[in-house]
Amino acid sequence: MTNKQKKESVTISDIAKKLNIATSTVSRALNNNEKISEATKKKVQDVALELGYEISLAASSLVKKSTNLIGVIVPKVGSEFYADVINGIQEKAQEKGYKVIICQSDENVKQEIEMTKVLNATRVDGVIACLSMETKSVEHFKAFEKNNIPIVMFDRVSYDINGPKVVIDDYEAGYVAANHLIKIGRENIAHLSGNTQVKAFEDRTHGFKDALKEHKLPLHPQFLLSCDLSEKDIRTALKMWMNGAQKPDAIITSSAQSGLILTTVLKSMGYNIPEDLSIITLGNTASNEFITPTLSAINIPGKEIGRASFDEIFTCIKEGKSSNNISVKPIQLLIRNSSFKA
Amino acid sequence: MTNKQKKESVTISDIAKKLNIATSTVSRALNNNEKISEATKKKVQDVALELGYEISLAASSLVKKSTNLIGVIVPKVGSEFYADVINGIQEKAQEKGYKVIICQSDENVKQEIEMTKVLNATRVDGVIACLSMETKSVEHFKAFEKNNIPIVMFDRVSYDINGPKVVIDDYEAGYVAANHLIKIGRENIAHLSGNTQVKAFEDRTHGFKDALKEHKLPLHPQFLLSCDLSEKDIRTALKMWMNGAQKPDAIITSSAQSGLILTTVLKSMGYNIPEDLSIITLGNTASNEFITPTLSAINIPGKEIGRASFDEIFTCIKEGKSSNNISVKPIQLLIRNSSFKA
DNA sequence: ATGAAAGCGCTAACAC
DNA sequence: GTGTTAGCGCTTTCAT
Repeated sequence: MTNKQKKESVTISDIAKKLNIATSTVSRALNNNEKISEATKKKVQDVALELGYEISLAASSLVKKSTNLIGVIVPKVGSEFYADVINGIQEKAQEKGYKVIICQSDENVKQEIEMTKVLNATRVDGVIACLSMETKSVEHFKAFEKNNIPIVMFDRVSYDINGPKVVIDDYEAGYVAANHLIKIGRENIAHLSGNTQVKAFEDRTHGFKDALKEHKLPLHPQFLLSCDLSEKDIRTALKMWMNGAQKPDAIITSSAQSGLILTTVLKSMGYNIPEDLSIITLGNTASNEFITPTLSAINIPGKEIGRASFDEIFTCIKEGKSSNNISVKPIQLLIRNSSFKA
Repeated sequence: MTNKQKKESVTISDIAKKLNIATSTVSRALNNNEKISEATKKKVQDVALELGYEISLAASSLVKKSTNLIGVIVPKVGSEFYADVINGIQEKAQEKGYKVIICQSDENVKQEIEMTKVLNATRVDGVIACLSMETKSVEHFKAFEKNNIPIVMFDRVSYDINGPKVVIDDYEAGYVAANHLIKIGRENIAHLSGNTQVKAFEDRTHGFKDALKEHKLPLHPQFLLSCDLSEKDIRTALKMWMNGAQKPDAIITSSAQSGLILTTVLKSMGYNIPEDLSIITLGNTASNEFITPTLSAINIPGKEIGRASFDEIFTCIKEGKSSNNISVKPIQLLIRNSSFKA
């Protein structure tokens, strides 16, 4: 193993020496302090530029006890929904002069725990997080509290953690989706749910069940399946359902991504959509419009959730204390070809 | 405006006081230093846990001059390709005990400049970056050099910046795509390119042109279009092409995302693919398989590029100096229905 | 095996 | 308007 080099960075004392002034003057000049003469400011800025000076966040945040950094933990950066959320956060953050650092748990608790450690160690001013599908205990989030780092959770949240939440009405999402399918005449509706230990998925399931109950439709027990929505799980579910005595005539799936796979597999099995089955996805994605048939969806407003999450964390930081606000963002039923009335 | 609170975090001196020992002992115990007795280590670790202690990266990196952080700058986190790259980086980073912080330029130079500042200020141990579509001057990346932060660039790179590069052979990508279309009998091939001030796009265009030349096919000047591949640009291009005297019978587009839009617009204009035109995208995405017709593509191995990029940055960090390695990753022609031989 | 002290780069009183 | 000094939380000689 080779040596870790010491990195010689340019510091304010380099600037100070070159100009033969005090480091505090340099610091003030760089921070545009009003008591520093324009002449000095100019000199300092010029030398800073010349030397390629960049502030050390480590040093300055050590004394200021604030990093102007917001940490974001999402399961997958590549998913359209999380990408939207990130964009919403970044848009607002920029407005307010905050920088955003993004971490990915990859739907993996171990990784999520790592990320909480990094963000803690970095002493970000605030955290915005969405739980991984695997996350059961939320102990690792408690460290933020101890370090007085406020945290807002969105989408897949835990009420065991203090702080604002930004969510949709997941019960409503499940209800509206089921209701729509019932209205177009479907009677044997299956629900491919994410892990129901996650509250969001549990709530959707609830809404789904209640819609059936209200319309006095049967809930075939095997038609309510909690899984991790992987391609493998989807294939297994489909095999079971479509080979059973009672086939579903509609499927609600709890992620946009799974809808695409579902449709592709079903088509390859020889089924026609929406003639044989209707499909609707909880969560929307651009590909829902590209696939044949286009896929109906419940839209979850990612960007808006991102913006709201930043607003919440910003308030916490400014007030120096967490609220327990729960902000519920509106969903939207998007009817496309996969659930057209026959 | 309200007050910025001081955040009282738990420090090693809290632990030291509680145990009535020196902070240096605590530090050693926490770092598992061999000279510390097991008894002391245990005591320290217990109290650390009890108090919810988390190291301050700011403080420790200040003295160690190393953060164990890798900064990544990508244009869009939501794009499948960049998400793959990020996953590749993270996989390797985890292996080696590095943490990754992800920044998004949003294809925007101003934002990109901001990100370089953040990463500089954070004194990450290394940077992995892909230029935004807008980036012309790369002056803002020079600061990394001055701070002795190594940087590897991938995909859209600039050779004005020192350091390793991880790329594909873009010339080949353009060539192979064109060649494939020629082989299936296409003669009026259009190329919707990204901004050709970006070397990758320029190279692809070169490969495209050379393939035509080699087969003595005409290049209609209006069929080579450099734009930012937005939906608006695509519609404009299509309007121009399809209303012209000479219509293209094939289109190569320089991003996966644009292929989906292209296809959708073309279909809505009443054209049949691949009967009227063939399409191939430079870069692949899962949706290329969902859309009808499925879209041929040149696959660019994102995850592999990510892994290689981390390997390169890791070497730089360990050796304490940048190489100028250029690592070229293999591409792959994926023939799907949009370019099937008629 | 542990402690004392210096110092990383910066900011914030407090002087003048 | 600028300098002096202390100190943020940590690691690292150098002692013992």
